[in-house]
Amino acid sequence: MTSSARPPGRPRAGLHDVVFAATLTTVAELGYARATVERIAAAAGVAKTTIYRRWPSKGELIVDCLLDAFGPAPLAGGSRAELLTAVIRWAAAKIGEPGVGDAFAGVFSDAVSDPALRVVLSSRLQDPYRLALEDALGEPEHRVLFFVDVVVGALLHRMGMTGEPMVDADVDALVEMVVAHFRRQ
Amino acid sequence: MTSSARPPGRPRAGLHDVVFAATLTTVAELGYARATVERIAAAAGVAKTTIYRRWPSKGELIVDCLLDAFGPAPLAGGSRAELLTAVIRWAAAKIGEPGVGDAFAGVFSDAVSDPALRVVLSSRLQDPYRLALEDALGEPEHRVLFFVDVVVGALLHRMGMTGEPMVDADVDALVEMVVAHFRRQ
DNA sequence: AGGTATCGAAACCTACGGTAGCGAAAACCG
DNA sequence: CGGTTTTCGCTACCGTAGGTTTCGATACCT
Repeated sequence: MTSSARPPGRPRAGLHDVVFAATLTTVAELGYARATVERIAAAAGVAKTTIYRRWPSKGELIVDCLLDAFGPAPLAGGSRAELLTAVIRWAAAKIGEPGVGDAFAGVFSDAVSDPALRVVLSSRLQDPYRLALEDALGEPEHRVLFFVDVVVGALLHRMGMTGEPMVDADVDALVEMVVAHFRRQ
Repeated sequence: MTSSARPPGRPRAGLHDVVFAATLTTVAELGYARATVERIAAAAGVAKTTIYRRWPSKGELIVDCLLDAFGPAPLAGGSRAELLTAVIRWAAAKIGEPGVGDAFAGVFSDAVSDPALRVVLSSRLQDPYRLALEDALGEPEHRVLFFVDVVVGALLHRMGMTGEPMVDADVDALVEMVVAHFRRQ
């Protein structure tokens, strides 16, 4: 196992996963603002101080939780249109999962007035997907950033305005519009 | 004048305009989260209690401030494509004004976890423009809502992720993409 | 001048993010 | 098995911000 390089001390196994799950369920139940670190800790069965020992702020906890929830983007082979379609549908589905959209919109809004958190959000969450998309699509950075703005922005705006994820018919329209626009090289 | 129906008491003339201006400059200087009601009141030269006498919450103050800042949408005559183009450029320019984008993104994110504020944001800020667009474009509600999600969502996402409004070249791309999509009835 | 309603100032409450200190628990090692 | 090391849980605490309450001062209208 990986126990050889492990320093002595009290166990820390599985703590991240428990906290991530507790974060999403708490956010799904109470919304982002009422999902306080204390409540998340209680839902995870750990102390608030334990969370602050692992993550430097609530924002970074949420970003890590989102990274865990999203996982790698589906960038397998296929035509350009198929790739774009798969990524948009994947983003829509993930943001529609309980707690994920709320957490995303919440940390996003916190980042608006917190430059340090904005750097974390941009570099840890957006950049990996952006780089992978640049590679998979052969598009320059500004085009991929525009793609992300349109897709994620629309999905989060719907979530924020209505409290519900975007319905399938509108995701279809989003796919059609974006794919048509990116067809022209 | 309108002084006939005015109840007695201390003057309240011009208070709204002063508070709106102070709100935008304070948000532009400090960002949404650090633009506290107390600081806004100080910038306006009024007491915090005065603001809470006029507006029930910080969120509603911001919504009223945004309504004042946006004003009526440009829906004058012209082709369908010209109308869409004008509205998108107008929204981009307004969101790019100092403080407006920050305030919009901030209140939007607050609304994510505050259902009461979400109702205010949706009914007072979004609905008037949505109804006017339905009328001007002859489109059903769900298509106009999709249009708003894409345009406003993309503009706010760019503002939130980078702290800067969307550059003209990307606004051009947004116009091109959206106009092409809505050309097909 | 007198009634009326607002304004300003200060104190106050609650909630939340984040920190400090300490004793206890658990893992590793000899 | 016993000691070492590290983390954990608990409690208390601080700063800040949204929002409320109270009360005296001020300005408008009749």
